[in-house]
Amino acid sequence: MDKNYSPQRVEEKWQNSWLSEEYYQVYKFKNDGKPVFVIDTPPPFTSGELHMGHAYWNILNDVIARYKRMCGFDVLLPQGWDCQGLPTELKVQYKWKVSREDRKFFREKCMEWTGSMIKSMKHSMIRLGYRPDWEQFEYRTMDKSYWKAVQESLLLMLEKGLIYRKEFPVHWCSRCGTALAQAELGYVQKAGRLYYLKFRSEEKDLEVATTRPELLPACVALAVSPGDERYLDLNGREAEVPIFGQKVKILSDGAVDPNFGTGIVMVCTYGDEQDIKWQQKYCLPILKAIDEYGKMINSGKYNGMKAAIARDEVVKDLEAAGRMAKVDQMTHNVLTHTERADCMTPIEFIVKDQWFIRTKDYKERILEESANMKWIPKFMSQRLVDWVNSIEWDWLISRQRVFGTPIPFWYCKKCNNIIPPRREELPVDTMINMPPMEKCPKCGEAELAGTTDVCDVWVDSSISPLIVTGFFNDKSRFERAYPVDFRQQGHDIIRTWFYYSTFRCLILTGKAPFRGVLVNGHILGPDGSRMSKSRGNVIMPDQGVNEYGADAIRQAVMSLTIGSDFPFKWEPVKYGKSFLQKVWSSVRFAEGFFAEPSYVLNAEELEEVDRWIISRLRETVLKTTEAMESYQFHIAVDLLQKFYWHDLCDQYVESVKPRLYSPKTPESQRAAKTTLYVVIWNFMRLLAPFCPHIAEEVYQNVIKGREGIASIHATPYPKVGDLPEVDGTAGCTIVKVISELRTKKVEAKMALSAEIAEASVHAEAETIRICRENEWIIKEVLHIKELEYVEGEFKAEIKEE
RNA sequence: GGGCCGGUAGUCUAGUUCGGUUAGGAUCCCGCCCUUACACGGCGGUGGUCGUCGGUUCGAAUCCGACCCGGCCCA
Repeated sequence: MDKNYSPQRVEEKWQNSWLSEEYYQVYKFKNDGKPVFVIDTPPPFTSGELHMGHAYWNILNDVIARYKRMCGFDVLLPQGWDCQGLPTELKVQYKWKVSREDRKFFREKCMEWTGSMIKSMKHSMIRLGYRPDWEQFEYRTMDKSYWKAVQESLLLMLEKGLIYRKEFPVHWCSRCGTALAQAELGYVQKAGRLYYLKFRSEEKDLEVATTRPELLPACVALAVSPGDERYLDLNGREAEVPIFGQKVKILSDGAVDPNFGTGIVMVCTYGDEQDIKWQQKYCLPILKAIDEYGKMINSGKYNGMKAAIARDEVVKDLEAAGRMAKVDQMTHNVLTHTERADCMTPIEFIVKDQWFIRTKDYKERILEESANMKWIPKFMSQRLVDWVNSIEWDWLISRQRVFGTPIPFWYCKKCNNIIPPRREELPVDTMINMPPMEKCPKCGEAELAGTTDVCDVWVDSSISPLIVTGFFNDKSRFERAYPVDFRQQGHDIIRTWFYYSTFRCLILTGKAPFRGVLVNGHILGPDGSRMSKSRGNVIMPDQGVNEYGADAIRQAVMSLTIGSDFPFKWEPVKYGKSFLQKVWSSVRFAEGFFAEPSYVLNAEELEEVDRWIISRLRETVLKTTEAMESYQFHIAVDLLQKFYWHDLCDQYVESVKPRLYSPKTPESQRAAKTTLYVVIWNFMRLLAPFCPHIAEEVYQNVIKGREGIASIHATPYPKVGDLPEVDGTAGCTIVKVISELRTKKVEAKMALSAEIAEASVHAEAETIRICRENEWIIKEVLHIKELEYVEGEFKAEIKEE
């Protein structure tokens, strides 16, 4: 064995082996009747770069899967790829200069791009020691087989009456040219202006504050708060819109904030979500002022201008007409395309034909199911409750893009009836394939149309629990694997991935998809803020793997509390590396004494310090198992590091060296060797889920010849019942005395190998009795010639030669 | 504005469920020691008003209340 542990040399070797046919048996989901353990893990978006956040949950899943396999479970650890999305389209469009017009070619280029992104991310995952069942359960949402499953799921939902098509104001990104889901939006604080406009009502001016005067042509009403004493007489009257001249009603509605602006708000179709509610509530007319390119329409001379330019023009004209009372500077929150894209374009509301899934009716049911799941940590469930309670619209699933799963329905232009494809023809693209009939079965007209719309990406990824358990193609697996044991994911996608998965799988199977949910926090940049390229605080796991090894990073991220965000620091990784070196050196030392074909503990033969370390091992097995079972990995890591470094290396190994180098009896030496072997063998198995590489290397070099099993990852997790129940109290006393004497020796600036002529131990009678019985080992370890005892308060003293 | 989480040495963190030794550990820094596994090591040391204020109690990092600061999500 080399003196220094080299992760570079060791880790890659075992990663390659684990991918080989021989070792695959360890990682293969066998469906052979053993208890099943299934993890539904996020299919990451195929950006091409594996960042520290990915690394974190890769490691988390891998640790859990390795642990559960050792506990005898038939583990199903899948890994998918969420391929289809706006970011890829934009990359292909701008970087490769490919036009969206030729949809077939464009899709092919997107697939090509995505393929290379997956390759690089997969490589980085493997370098972390992550070992899912790639062979059977690697899935890509862009594959035809996945399309088929998604379309089949939509077919089933249509049959249940949950899919409808309707004209609706949708959140629209004019830059990306597509409708967006609520989950893709965020509020961005921006500096802006608040304009006070003068409306005219019965010979009087009414001042109305708005941030968007360009929406005046779409103004359909004014509204005041019912309790606002300034405007009690306004309710029901009419007002004239400045410049544009249309007459609008004045409403009284509780949703108006009397303290904002002048307390009079203008209602436009549509400026914000409140406008949509008012339009529906008061049956107001719909005037469209902005088109899907973000340009003005139906607005006279302003037609064709971008909204922001039209705003300036309208403001000028209002001023010229004397209809502008004043302008205030303000900061406001602008609804913006923030998620899953760097777009950051303010969204508009555009009325379009869209496809929807009815979700609003299932709010209660989802909350009930969520309450039955085991949430780790528990408090995270509140985020789902808050989100579900705040849902106001059904799920808008259509996207006006190219790289996505096609919406698999035709519709009748005449009566809007939806026409599904035949199931055996899936997957379909309704722009290419013909509908299964020529005439609408409802109205008899022959005007059937397909759609270029594709599905929102969450339509794809929300069926991952069904894909991995075989709902669409393997009933026997589905019976045994569904619902999955737990869903592992980040807290940011509770409102999307978790919510949509629970809803869809519940509807499709009648049963919620998860028994439990494990929600991990975010790895932040070292400065404590979210990692982002623009901040320059991004840390890639590859850097650390090269310098410290995957096992070091694994220890570092597994010592975090599940659910909390954590600023990434290199210090814990460095500590992890030191620990690996410590493990390596100690095994190198111990291995020199292992010559027997097998080692079996004989409790009768053990000496006091042997009993002590065995009892500490028992305690460590017990507590580590408890921590693993409750997903308190940071506690398990801490227990293992402290036990091995401080109890085994600092105390036990130091106190048995004389018995190994120059034993008084062969039995004493044999007991020390056997104890050392048993502790290392058990410890390596406890460590294996966290540090699979070094555990495998040690196992293969030192242990496999005696235990026979092909890989440490196929060995059973240690059980406290396999270790003799021993009393370690006397050994503990001896260790304490040795430690105290060693400290005194170091304080006296003596080399540890130096001879001590005289030393004394002051202690109570029982301690002295134990020391007398074990005097040989104490003297040998510290090179003491004469040892005296004094009854009294515990302390140690030494005299130099 | 609402919800959730957090605030313990320069930095990070355990302990808070269920109040009770001198608040445990890591890292940084300093000192001594190359000892036949490891200097990526060993031994020791400096460093804390446990966010603030108040309350309950014989006793509070821990329980209660108010507030301050930071983060995330939502409005």
